[in-house]
Amino acid sequence: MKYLTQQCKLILAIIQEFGHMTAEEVYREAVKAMPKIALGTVYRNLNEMAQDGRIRKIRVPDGPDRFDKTVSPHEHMICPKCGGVLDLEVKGLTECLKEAVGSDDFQYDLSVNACCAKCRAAQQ
Amino acid sequence: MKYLTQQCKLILAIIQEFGHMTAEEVYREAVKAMPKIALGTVYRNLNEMAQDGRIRKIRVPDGPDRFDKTVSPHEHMICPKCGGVLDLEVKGLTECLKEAVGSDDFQYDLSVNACCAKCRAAQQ
DNA sequence: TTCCATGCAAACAATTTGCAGCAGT
DNA sequence: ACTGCTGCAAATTGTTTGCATGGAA
Repeated sequence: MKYLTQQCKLILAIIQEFGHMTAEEVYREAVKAMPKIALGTVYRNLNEMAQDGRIRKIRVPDGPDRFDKTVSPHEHMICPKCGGVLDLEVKGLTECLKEAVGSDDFQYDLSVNACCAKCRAAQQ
Repeated sequence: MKYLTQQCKLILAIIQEFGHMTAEEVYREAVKAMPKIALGTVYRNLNEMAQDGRIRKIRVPDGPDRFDKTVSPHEHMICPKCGGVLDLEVKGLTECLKEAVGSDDFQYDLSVNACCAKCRAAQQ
């Protein structure tokens, strides 16, 4: 990504505004401001940005990948009932990982499958 | 899965022998012993088994899902250079997660992206 | 004998890619 | 002007599914 295009700016702005979006969702939002934008462009930009560390790519079990504005290491909780994605803070995780990997040079992706508070309440 | 079929037994045996296999890899191995087995059957069985907790499904960034014989909670390290998947033990992780989620009822999937020892050595 | 699981092929979803033309520097 | 990025559509990849039939209990 050498040039800062309109599409690039738009996509980044959308990710900043909302969070944990799929490429499809970003695309649907982007079309509102730029009707001729292509889904392929959205994918290309999202992947490029994820590579550059400007955003984060999260894999969700049994669903499309999502993209997150928060770059700093943090975790995600995925609710199997409603499919929602929530941020989660796991204290002491980085230290545990450093010890296990034996190096500081790593990235990680942690997703926890658990019912969110809303669904847990609804279940009763 | 009510019936214990030949295909089911074969697939389970393959997962036990090798580890961290993609559905495609399991299929290629299965065909050797059972030439008429279908890829769809492999997928159906793997997913069924993962659901039942007999094996584990692991999501790998930018690659097909893999299936693992080890059911007990453990983590994976994925080497960005060679694409290899290694088991990893992260001490104290479960405790950290229990605290963060606020419940004992959860599953999780942690994958760490870091160069494996082999690739780290080769890089020098 | 009763269903479930299989094989097969077609459908599907998510994502990537080739290429001609447009846009950013 | 140069070159990279876009839009478009077609291609790929990974996975699921409908249906007739063979196999397990």
